[in-house]
Amino acid sequence: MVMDFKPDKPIYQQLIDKVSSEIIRGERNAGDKLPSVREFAVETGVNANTMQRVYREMEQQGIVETKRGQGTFVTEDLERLQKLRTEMKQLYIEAFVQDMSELGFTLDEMVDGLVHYQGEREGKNDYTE
Amino acid sequence: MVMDFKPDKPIYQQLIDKVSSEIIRGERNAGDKLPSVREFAVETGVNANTMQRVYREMEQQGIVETKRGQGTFVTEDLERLQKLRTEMKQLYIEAFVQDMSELGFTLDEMVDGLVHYQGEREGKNDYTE
DNA sequence: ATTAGTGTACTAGTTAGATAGTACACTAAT
DNA sequence: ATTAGTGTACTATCTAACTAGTACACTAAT
Repeated sequence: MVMDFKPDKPIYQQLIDKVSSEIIRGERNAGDKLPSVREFAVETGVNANTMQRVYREMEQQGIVETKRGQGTFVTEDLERLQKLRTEMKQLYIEAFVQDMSELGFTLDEMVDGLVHYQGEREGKNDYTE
Repeated sequence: MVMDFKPDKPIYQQLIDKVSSEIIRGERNAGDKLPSVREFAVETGVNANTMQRVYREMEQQGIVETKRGQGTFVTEDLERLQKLRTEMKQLYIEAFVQDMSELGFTLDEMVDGLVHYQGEREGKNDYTE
């Protein structure tokens, strides 16, 4: 499972986002052990030092807890994880709204664009008027 | 008007986005002359070489036309500009949907988050149910 | 006690982005 | 003709990101 990284954003940031998303989606639960630095580096196709940085930053953000000699674990602080979910959601929405506003789109147009984009993919369209 | 750049994305890319947005919004029209490389570098607070790269890439994308000794102009190809608008819109929507999906959000939740985000700001809420 | 696996902390090197500076060729204004 | 302004093409340097490699300290398994 070598990851496909976008050129616009630093790799370590993309990995933080990815692991955070997995946690929020429930793919990894509070208290779960994450793959070791070396293991995960091989899996994702990056250097171990890069992965080291990912875990270090995630620990600083309180998303994981690392135990020397044992490994790195998802935090058991459910509140922190809930907050992370909210923060990430807010960031994505903010960025989207800002970018679309910069292009001159109104809220209606954003929602419409969103609905039609997804509508094409799933044939489900609850908001069309 | 020194710009505030985000650390996640290369500066030159952010400038391409910004100028493109201005064109799409009608702040700069087809055929308009853009500020010179040096002038614009000072305005935005970057090095002239960085701005040089911005204009070079925008020319490669057909958004501007540069004339040696004269300056850089917004393309007069209206179709190209329309296409740019669509492309940028699509990119932003795609990125947003992908990110939110990665977090486990459904289309409904995306639209809801969008509506409530903007609703808080403008007291206008056309889609709440 | 030894080995395996873990995080951690380096050193060294490469690459992309960004900057500073310079100079040339072209166009327009004086 | 000269000057000013323009894009263009460099050289040199620095920084952040990323890689490769190494070794230490800790924990767990044998």
